[in-house]
Amino acid sequence: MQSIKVRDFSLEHTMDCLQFFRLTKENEFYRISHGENSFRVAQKGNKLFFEGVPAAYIRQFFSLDEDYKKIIESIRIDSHINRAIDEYYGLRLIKQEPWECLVSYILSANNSVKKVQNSLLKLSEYVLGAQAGPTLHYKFPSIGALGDKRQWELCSAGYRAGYLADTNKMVDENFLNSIYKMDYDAASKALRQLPGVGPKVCDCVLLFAYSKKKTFPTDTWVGKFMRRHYPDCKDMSDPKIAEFGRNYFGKNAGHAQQFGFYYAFNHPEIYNKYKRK
DNA sequence: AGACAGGGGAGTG
DNA sequence: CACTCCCCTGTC
Repeated sequence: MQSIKVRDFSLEHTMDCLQFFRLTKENEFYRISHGENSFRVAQKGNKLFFEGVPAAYIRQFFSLDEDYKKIIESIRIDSHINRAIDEYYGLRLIKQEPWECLVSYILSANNSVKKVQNSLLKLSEYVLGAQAGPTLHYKFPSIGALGDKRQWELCSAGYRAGYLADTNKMVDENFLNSIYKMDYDAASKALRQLPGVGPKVCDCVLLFAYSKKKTFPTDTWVGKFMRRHYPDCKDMSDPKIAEFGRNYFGKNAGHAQQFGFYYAFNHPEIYNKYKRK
């Protein structure tokens, strides 16, 4: 078992804040499946124990080499976001592979986290033909391998089955790689051509896969957080709040978004009053 | 611009 | 059993 030293990092918050779907708990370890890899990770104080992938992979996946203090400083701009940062300090944005991220978030539209995980799990049974067992751990199907609408229906994708099958046919590695080089507006425009990809799913992929950090994905919880604390947002639609968030929090708005999301999600009794009308 | 339908499972009572 | 909700998009 290898280990590395970490600081300004909370594995627990990073894993539990629902940015990433293919993980399970194994005692003190998190078992993570991502792309081709399956590995497990545990944190004890400032030590991160891991096995299944090299240290460089871990550093990249958890964004351990970015200047976290500086990023947090840039979004610590009011008492509301500060409260969320203080509660979940060490929450990092994971660097996901675009294809897996895109599929995961198309599935997430109007859906629950449990159901998304269940659909991703069933991929292994119906698409890969493997025995998935009780965990979520298998290689993610390659780009282009998920064009069968019927198989998506068997994976309980529901009405999203057609979107997923069609999106699969519309993308390839070149397309997905080309997004890295685009600025926010161009990248957003390109991704939203895909069926099942609206403003929110698009923003999630731009933030979680492409690290476009000014992105402020606004789902129901982020919407509630913003309507509760920011008077300007009170009557705004979710896409308007996304725009507000980008401007208000600036170049690292995506980090603020994840703190706000997790805070609201964990305090539903406070935030459920601030639903979108 | 704004309402609304759309798998189906989990949570609630 | 009935009902609501779900990190929402497409279509009217």
